[in-house]
Amino acid sequence: MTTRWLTPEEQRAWRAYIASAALVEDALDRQLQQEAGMPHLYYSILATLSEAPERRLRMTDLAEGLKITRSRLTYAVTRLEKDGLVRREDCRWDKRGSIATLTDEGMRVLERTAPGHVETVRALLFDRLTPEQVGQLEEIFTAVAGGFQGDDAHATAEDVPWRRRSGKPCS
Amino acid sequence: MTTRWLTPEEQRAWRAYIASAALVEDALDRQLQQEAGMPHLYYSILATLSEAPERRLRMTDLAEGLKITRSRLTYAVTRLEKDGLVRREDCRWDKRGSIATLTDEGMRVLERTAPGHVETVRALLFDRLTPEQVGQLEEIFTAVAGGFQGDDAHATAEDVPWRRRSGKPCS
DNA sequence: TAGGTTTGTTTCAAACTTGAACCAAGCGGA
DNA sequence: TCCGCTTGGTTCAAGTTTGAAACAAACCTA
Repeated sequence: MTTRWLTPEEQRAWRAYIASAALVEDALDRQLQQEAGMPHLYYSILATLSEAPERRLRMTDLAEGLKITRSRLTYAVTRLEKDGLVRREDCRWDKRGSIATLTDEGMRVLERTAPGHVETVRALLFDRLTPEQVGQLEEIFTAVAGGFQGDDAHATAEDVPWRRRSGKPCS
Repeated sequence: MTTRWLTPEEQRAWRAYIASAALVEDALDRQLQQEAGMPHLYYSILATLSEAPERRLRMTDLAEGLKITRSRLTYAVTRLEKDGLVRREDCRWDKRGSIATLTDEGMRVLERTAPGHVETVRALLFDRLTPEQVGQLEEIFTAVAGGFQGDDAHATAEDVPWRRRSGKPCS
């Protein structure tokens, strides 16, 4: 079957999106590197942990919630652990398991840097959009995220990133 | 001034966006790594060159068009040059300058892999959106990109990535 | 309950990115 | 013309990401 190239409109949308997505991520990385001494992903790890019950999560759940590979997470957590922001504990119910816990220090860093992060997100994105566009943005990317469901049978998107592996308790 | 946290709606939009953006980039990288043996950025370099007059661009123009650092580009072009897809030439008018040119081989790789890339873009994004949403997507990210104008006074987004540095000819 | 498969996590080397430092070559004015 | 400032590019070390092993524990199933 012959290629269905992008229409001019799709072309424009795609280029605007790709360029902006990269710019936003870069800006976020730089801002957080400045204020928190870590890239965006690492901040997200702390943030995700902070919302989890008891501020702890199994590595695999954390990786799935953040949609990153386990090996990437291993590296990141090792660094955060060195910095004292996260602690690794063994899972008592599953001896293979490893649990990442946000330390008090980690919580403090998060609380200290969150306002600046939110400001940046506003400056980069929401301040530039109308309220309708915010709604559209959500719908568009909820639809896009839907395309990845099959990949590894997750819960939808970010709603319950701390969902447990099986029904098994864990800590 | 006290932090303006994200509203629940903004929160949802932000999370859907962040997660999807990462997923899309990853999927793109994987697809292109498979089919073309290079990550998305490297493919974009070839694509940008292919649209430039004479398929050549000064390093800095290329970096600005792609919105990446010069050093990142240097590394990437070095690799692409090793693979024979791009060639470096000296700029005759400005002895500091270096010009990246797409080779015939590079053009062939691009032509061979473009259809698959477009398919992927459709599968990841456009197939999941209504025509109205495509328009909304463009408007949203054109607005977002607008926020970066001051950073280095570019032409808007991707429209003229091959624009010349000064008025000076170059090759 | 032994043996094979799956699951959770880490390890390792190779590739890539970052930011600061560096080196030329242009440029502008005293 | 000489000098200091800017611009175009590369280099280098440190940090990060990738994907393919490697491992170990848990889970079948015959």
